[in-house]
Amino acid sequence: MPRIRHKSFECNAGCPVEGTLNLIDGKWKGVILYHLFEKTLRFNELRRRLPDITQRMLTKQLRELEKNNLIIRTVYPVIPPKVEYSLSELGRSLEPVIAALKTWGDRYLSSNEV
Amino acid sequence: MPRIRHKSFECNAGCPVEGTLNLIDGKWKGVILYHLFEKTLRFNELRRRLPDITQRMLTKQLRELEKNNLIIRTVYPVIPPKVEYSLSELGRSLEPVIAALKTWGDRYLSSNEV
DNA sequence: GCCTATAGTATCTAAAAGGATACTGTAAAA
DNA sequence: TTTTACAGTATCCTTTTAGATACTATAGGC
Repeated sequence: MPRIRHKSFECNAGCPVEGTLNLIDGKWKGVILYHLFEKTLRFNELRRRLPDITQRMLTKQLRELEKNNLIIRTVYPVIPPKVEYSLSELGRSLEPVIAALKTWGDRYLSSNEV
Repeated sequence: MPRIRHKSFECNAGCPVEGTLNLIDGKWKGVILYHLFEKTLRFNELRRRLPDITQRMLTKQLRELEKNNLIIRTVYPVIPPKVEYSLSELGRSLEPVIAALKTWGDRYLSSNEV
């Protein structure tokens, strides 16, 4: 979504919900985080785990996650290039949130309900 | 986001996360749910609680939530019209998820972190 | 007879998000 | 010498999402 952007999040009721959603929404961010919770991964390792994402989108989503301080990008100055993506402390703090989303999804999405 | 749409959600790792996000993402859905958790509300009551939403967007978001069985729309055949929106059982089951999002947002979004 | 409240539609436009495709540079392996 | 792996960019295009604005129907109150 074109999201609500605030300089600070002193906003109306329900807004921290939106704020958090803004960070993890993005077609691939949830899955990317999901894989990074398991372990640090290189760019192409992520690509192989997400066969349908384009390089452009993977880069975009990673850059956004990085800008929001959820992940850390580490560049090794070697050739061929080596770039590792890992979770930051802040990113790791999202684990219970992602877990809550996953639990709910596992429980309710597979059935006829939605 | 233009979301992943599946007939059934038998999909890859991390996908229930996306699936759940698909339901509550939408610029206003989080806030709408937030208010409906408190009590059943009429269309214009919601409008007054969300002064910045347009009528069109409120209708759209409510219709999507209804289609996903998260809320129930009750029309009273009176004039002027009276339409009430309330949470379904499924919608209410989202409460811990929304709470997790809110808790995280309250804790981390206000600071400099993001 | 006009105004108000309610719960919407209908149209049009702008912005954001996502996707397809082609291209880059370097070193080591074949 | 050509090919391969890596980690990206650059362009262009389509789809989705959101917003602005104007319009609708009806009963009751004034």
